[in-house]
Amino acid sequence: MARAASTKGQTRIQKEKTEQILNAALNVFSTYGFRGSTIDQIATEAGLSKPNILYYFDGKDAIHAVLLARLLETWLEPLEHMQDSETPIDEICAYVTRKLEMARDYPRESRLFANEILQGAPHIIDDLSGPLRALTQDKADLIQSWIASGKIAPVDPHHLIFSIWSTTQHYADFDVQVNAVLGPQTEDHFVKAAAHLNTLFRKTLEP
Amino acid sequence: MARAASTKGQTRIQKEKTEQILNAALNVFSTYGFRGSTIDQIATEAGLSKPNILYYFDGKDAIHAVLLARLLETWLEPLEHMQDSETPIDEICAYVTRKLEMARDYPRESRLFANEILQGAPHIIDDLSGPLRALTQDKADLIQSWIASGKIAPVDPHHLIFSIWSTTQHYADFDVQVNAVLGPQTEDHFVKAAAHLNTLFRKTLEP
DNA sequence: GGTCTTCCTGACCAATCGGTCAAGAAATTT
DNA sequence: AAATTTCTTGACCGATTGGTCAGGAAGACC
Repeated sequence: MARAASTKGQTRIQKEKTEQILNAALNVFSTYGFRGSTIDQIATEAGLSKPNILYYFDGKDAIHAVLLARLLETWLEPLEHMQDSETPIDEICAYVTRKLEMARDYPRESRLFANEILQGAPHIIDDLSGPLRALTQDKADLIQSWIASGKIAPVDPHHLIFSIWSTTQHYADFDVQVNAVLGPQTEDHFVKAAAHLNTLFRKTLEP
Repeated sequence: MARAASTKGQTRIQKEKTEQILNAALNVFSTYGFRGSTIDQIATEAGLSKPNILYYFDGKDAIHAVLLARLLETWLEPLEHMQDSETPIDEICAYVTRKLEMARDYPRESRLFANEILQGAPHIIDDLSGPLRALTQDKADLIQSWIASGKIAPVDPHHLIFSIWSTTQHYADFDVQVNAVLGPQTEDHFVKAAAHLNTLFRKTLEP
């Protein structure tokens, strides 16, 4: 640990500065990836000096680790939330909508995750093979049970989940491309995206 | 230009070494992004000395620029290939299949592109707003005409294209996650993915 | 107001970064 | 085989990297 935060009690300044640094680091890491980011960049972005950053965190890796830990915590939550229902199509579409909202409201987190995966997920490979895999298998079983009872059309559950992840996160990760292709209109394309994805998965899942 | 390749004629060694360097650079850039990659890494990967790399290329940027130029050249081709047809659903599904094959056969190129976009597309933003946007608009119009004639179900053409891009490239860009979630089975998941995406888009497009 | 802890920074360090250059090694041409 | 061009590299350069440290500034507590 850094000199600060060695004890459990956090001072007012510690809480403030820590969040300030994490917020700046999220901006930098999500844009340039881990190796492409520098402590100086984070310091400038946070409006602090470099030694001050290192007063609150043990190093570049430590900051990155905290961000990834926070990310994983909130990232799995929407999928965990998907449960058995009498109207499974609505349940799945609700998950799609939720995922799209997260792409809209937390694009930096989405890009941080994308960067990590692109680079081979060196820091979170265990979380992927462990908790994420288990959770995904669990929900795939749930989807399979819906198929077995004829409530939704037969689909490969895992690949269905991949499709949901990719189509929704696309609007965060490839935001620049989306804007370039759709033009510099002020109109919020997330509205159209929501409608599109809703019909996409609804038609796919209708028995 | 670097000292070599100043004239148009390329010697045998120039051709060989240039390809050797570009291949190594593609490995490195596609994994770590532009800023996260170093010339030393590329040199080691290529089995050459750093000064030798700089004998053939003007610098890190020059290598990256060549890779991006090559990428864009081949990247738009499948979409350009989509044309009017009596069976538009087959036409679109053929495009999906083609795109998925590219994700399978050229994952490094896909990741190079993803990295560039994630970082804000600083080097290719003009290509996105120009050629890519024009081409996408053109194909969106084509899809719209299929809708107008009742050959396919009504969908937002642009967002349909986004869905095709994201679902297919997902298997290259998020390869690590896909493998972690599906488990270390040797089985080729691209086969199942192809079948899944085929039904996904076919059911979506059926009038 | 004094004491003690927390907070902050200028100066510094070794390692690495992108890139240069002179000079030798290897290929090619004559 | 000699001359000429092409190729290769060790040594080096200034800038930037992640990180340290001593000591001063600012809060917090009495």
